[in-house]
Formats: sequence, C-alpha cells, structure tokens
Amino acid sequence: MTDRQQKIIDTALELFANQGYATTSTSKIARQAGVSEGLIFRHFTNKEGLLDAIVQMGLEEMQTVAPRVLNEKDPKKLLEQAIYVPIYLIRNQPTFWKLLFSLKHQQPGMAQKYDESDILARLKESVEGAFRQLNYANPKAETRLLLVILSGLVSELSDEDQMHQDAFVNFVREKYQL
Amino acid sequence: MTDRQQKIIDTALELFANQGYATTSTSKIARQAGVSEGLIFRHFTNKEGLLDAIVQMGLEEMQTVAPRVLNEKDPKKLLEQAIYVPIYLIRNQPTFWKLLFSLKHQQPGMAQKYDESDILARLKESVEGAFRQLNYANPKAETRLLLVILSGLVSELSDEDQMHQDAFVNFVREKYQL
Amino acid sequence: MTDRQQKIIDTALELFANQGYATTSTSKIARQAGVSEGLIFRHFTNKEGLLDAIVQMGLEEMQTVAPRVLNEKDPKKLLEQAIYVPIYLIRNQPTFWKLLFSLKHQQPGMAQKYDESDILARLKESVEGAFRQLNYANPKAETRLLLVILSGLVSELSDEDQMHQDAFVNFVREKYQL
Amino acid sequence: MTDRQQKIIDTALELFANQGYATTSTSKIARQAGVSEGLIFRHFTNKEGLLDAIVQMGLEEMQTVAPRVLNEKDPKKLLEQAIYVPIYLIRNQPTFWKLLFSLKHQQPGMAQKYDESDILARLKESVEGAFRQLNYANPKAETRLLLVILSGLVSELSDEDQMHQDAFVNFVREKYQL
DNA sequence: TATGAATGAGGTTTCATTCAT
DNA sequence: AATGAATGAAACCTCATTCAT
Repeated sequence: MTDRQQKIIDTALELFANQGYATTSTSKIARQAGVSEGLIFRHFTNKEGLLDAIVQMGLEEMQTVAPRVLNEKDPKKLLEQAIYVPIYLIRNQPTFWKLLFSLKHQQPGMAQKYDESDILARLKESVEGAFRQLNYANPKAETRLLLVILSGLVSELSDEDQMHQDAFVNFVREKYQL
Repeated sequence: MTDRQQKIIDTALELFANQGYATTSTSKIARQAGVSEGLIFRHFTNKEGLLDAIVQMGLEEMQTVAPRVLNEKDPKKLLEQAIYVPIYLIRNQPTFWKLLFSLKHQQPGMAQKYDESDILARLKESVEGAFRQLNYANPKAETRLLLVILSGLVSELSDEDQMHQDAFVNFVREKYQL
Repeated sequence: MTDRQQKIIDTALELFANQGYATTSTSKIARQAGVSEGLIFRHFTNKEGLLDAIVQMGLEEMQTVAPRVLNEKDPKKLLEQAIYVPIYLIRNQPTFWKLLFSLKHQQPGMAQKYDESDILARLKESVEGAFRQLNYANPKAETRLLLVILSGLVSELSDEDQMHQDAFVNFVREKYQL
Repeated sequence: MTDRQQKIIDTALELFANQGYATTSTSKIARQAGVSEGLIFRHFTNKEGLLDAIVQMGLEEMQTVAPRVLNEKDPKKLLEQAIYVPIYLIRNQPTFWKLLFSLKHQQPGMAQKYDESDILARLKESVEGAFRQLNYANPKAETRLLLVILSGLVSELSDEDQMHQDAFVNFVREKYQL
C-alpha cells in the first residue's frame, strides 16, 4: 500500500461518508487527494473497488479489537466489552462507521455485500450471548436494539460537536447500567 | 393534484426510498410511472422540486396526527401518545419515513432543509416535554434516544418481514413500560 | 426513424467502414453528423447498438433483392442471379458491405453475431444449390470461393476508382462464363 | 533481439491478428507476454513502433522465400512458384498474414505504409509476369484475383480447422491447374 | 396537459505513454 | 534492462433539463 493509495482511500472515505457514495465523483476524490483521476482506477479498478478497499481496511481494524469481546470468558466483563467495543470503534473510526451504516440507504445491493462479513456476524452473536448470560428476557431483541441505537448514533455523528456526542454516549451507557 | 401528478409522486417516493435519491434517475421514475420524462419537469420544475413535493405531502399527513400529541393535556396520556405517534406514523407511511431519514446520508444539505420543518420541531419538543413531565432524569437525551431508535428502526424496515418488525416494536414499547 | 436518426446512421456507416469501428469515436460521429453526442445513446443505447441498427438496415435492403435468387426456378437463371445478387448488392451499398466484411478483422465476436442472420445463410445455400444444379464438381468449395472473391473485392473497394472496380467485376463474371 | 523482445512481438502479433490492432491494449500485451508495460515502450517506442517491428519481422521471412519466384527463369516453373509462394507463406505465417491483410480495415493510413514495401511490390510484379508469360488474357486482373482470393483465404483462417482450410487450398490450386 | 426529441455538462473508465527507481 | 507507479487525454455513457409540437 503506497502513500498515494492511502491518500486516495482516506479522501474517498471522508467524501463517501459525508457527501454520499453516489454523489461523490471520482474526479472530486482525485482533485482533493491531489492525484490524477486515472490513478484511482489503476489501483482500485472501479469506483466500487475503491469502496471495497475502504470497507476492507475498516473491518481489519475491527479484527484487532474484536477478540477483546470474542475471547472474554467472564460473563460480566464480556457484556461490558460487548457494549464498549462498538462505542470504541465508532469513536476510533467515526467516519468509517458512518459510511458503513449509510450505505444501506444509498446502494441497495452494496451494503448487503458487507453484511456477510464474518467478523460482524460473530460479534453480533457475542453481544447476543452476553445479554443471554446476564439473563435479559429477550437477548435477540436486546441485541438488535443496541445495534439500532448505535446505528442511529452514527447517523448523527457528523452533525454535532464531540461534546454532545459524548454526553449521549454516556447516557446510553448508564441506560445499560455499566 | 391530478392523477398523474400523484402517480409520479408515488413512484418517485418508492424509488427514492428504496434505491436512493441520487441513484434514481428521472427517466426511471417516468418509465415506471408510465409518463413522459418531460411531464415531471412541467409539474415539479426540478428533481429537487419533486422531492420537495413528496416531503410536503408526507408531512401533511403528520399534521393530522400530530395534534393528538400536541393538544393532549393529561401528562400520562401525552407520553403514551408521544411514543405512539412516531410508531403510528412509521407504520402508516413506512416508505416516506424511510426516505426522510435516509436523506441525511445522501444529500448533505437536503435533509437539513426539512429539519427546520416546524411540525417536526414542535413534535420533538412535545416528546421532550412528555419525558420531563414524567420526571425522566434527562429528557433531552431521552428524546434523542427515542428518535435514534426510531431512525434505526426505519433504516431496517425494508429488510425484514412485518412480523419481526412488529415484535421489535413491541419490545421497544415494553422497554418504555407502556 | 427521424431525420437525425438517419443522419447518425449514415455518418456512422461511412466512418465505421472507412476508418474502422474501434477507431471511430462516438464524438467524431456526432460532430460529423451535426448532432449532440448524447443523442446517439438516446437513440441507439450503445455504440454497439448503433452498429446493430446499421447492420439491420443494410440487411433489410437485402430482403428486397434476395427473392430474385431464392424464388428463381429455372436453374440456369438461378445461377445467373446467384452471382449477380452479391455484385448488385455491393454496387448498391458498397459502404455497408465493406463494413460487414471488415468487422471480422476488428471485433472478433461482433461479426459472428450477424453471421447467424437467416437471410445471409439462405442465400449461401441458394448459391450452393445453383452450383450443384450446374454440375460443378465441388459446389461447397465453389460457393466459398465466390464468397471469398467477393469479400476480397469489397476489401479493396475504397482504394480505387469505380472504373478499375468495374473492370475487375467484369473479369470475374467472365471467369464464370456469364 | 533478446528473448523478451521476441516474446513481446509474438504475443502482440497473435493479439493484433486475432483481436484487432486498435482493440488490443498495450497492457493486455504486457500481461500476456509476462513483462511490464513499460518494457514495450523502452524497446519499441510506440504501439505503432511495435507493429512496425512485427511487420518488419514478417517481411524478412518473405525475403528468404521470394527469390524462388524472383529468380526463376523457366516460365512454367516460375508460374508454379508464383502461386505456391503465397500459399506457402500463408501456411508458414498464417497469423502474420492475417494481421497484414486485416490492417487495411482497421487503420486507414497504416496498411498503406507497408504496401510500399519493396519486396511485396516486386512479388506482385513477378506474379503478374508469370501470368503474362503463360499467355493469360488479362494478367493484371488475374494477379489481382489471386491476391483477392488469398486475402479472402486469410480472412477466414482462424474460423476453421486446418482440414477444411487445406481442402479449400487444394481446390484453388486445381482451379489454376497446377 | 403531455410528449419525446434534443442538448450539454459531467461521470466513470480506458489507455498510450512517461518517469523515478 | 526492467519495473510499476503515475499521468492526462480521450473514450463511452448517463442524466437532468429544455423545447418544439
């Protein structure tokens, strides 16, 4: 991964997340990244290939954090981690997660493609297991609610300053008594 | 509002909501609505004008339900209504709300335009007031959480059958002890 | 078929035949036809769609001449016609036939597509039948030779003035004692 | 001429002949030849330079066979050779001749360039002389017909198996009573 | 009101070619 | 001699929009 490749990915991530995938032209990406438009296609084949690379990269970061949840044996701590991890991820890669959640609304088939991603599925299971072990009445729904909350969280990430964001995250954490 | 105007609006709503605003071409709308492409522009001036008309129409429906909340004096019932109204709306106009929430991810400036919409703002205030009157510790955050949940709800509307949807809505209602 | 559609077809035919299909850009066609580039795609979908339309049109002309061969009962006259028809066609639509034969060298799969064309196949059969009825020793090879000659004829059509062309056609006719 | 230069030429010849010159990208050649794209330009300056080298190479092969015709004194044998030489060449370098004839249909000015090639012109003259010495009525036309037949032959070379090809070549030879 | 031909700007992509290493 | 990153021009194509009828 050369310097320019990384520059392209970073620029595209930011633009895709904040202006929408369809609305962001490859020429705008090139201009803002300070490279020629052709370079995008030499490295990523496609506009979609570029998106794939971005998602790939973002999910890899997840691989390094996910074990904290997946390998935790103590049920109490597992739950804590289960809730922290998404929050942690969103805080570390806010733009990436904004993009990931937003794709659903933009390119019907596209988001679905990444849903199959193994790591995401296993995390879901882990979160669900955590709720189960803590004797929540409806772990499946509980998991979904948490995801829905996080999804909503992300969708408003950019519109506010960090402070309000933090306040709200804390509020959610308390809601789950952690 | 003639028949064909309505047909155009209905078709565009469905396509915008399910395939994205930017991704849906006016020619696709025209074809699927069975009218000429020119007619769209005669009636709505713009692609954006068409979107405006759709949002206009959707919000008008809200005007007929909103008073149930806004005019309710009894604090207990007001809260009930405050929570039911969004659920009711989403159930009655799922496509419209899917579109409305999704705009945020697609056209930066566009969604914002409708946020100013008076009726939506006043509803927010009412919901917040409801939480306040019921002595919730943090009414502002509580309101936001509810909106966030509803937003998440909508974002997955199309991906599941109604049954799962209903089950989840019930779960959320119980969470709020209603 | 509007005026402009026809203009586009005529221009494209000439350019495709004389400069090659791949080498002729849609923008060059548009400029020379005096229309906007977009119009080409509105009417013909594709560059390939435009080629299809051209071939379609050329083959239709053939439909009006082919019966002369196909319906002839008298074996002697049938042969005469069988040989004249290709010559007649080439003389009437030299550019079209130049294009048709040249496609083989340019777009591997493309020419093949038109080979299936029924009318062309039936003509081949008729020519072959004619040679058979005249007791030529090897009608299949004879037919192929004729086609090969005609193909060669066409391939040099543009490089010479009509006079040399005619002289050569006559020479071939005498070769076949007609 | 290094190994890799030769590999590039061979690959390009095959692709140019079978897929067309304009349609074959330098990157496809590089990939299939197993070299970097830059190397093509280091060795041949240009895409056109590469084509020149290919033609150069093919014509050199001709230099070794042409004398058989050019130096033959016996008129009877000269004619035989005059007809065999093209057939021999096509059989030995089918791909090259396919390319050479096909260029006419693809790059207007390009083929013409090679027509001036001395050896080709002198061969034409020799073939014509052969027909003249054998008292054919119209040696010029006869020569052209032969060329036209050979051109047609080549144009269908790739589409059939060798057997049919041979049968047809024999048929042509008999036609000329050799 | 309604159509559908026509436009032109801009989008994605390809490709011959250059250059630093 | 060889690579592969990088470029920029030009290719094909889409699309919102205009206009004559």
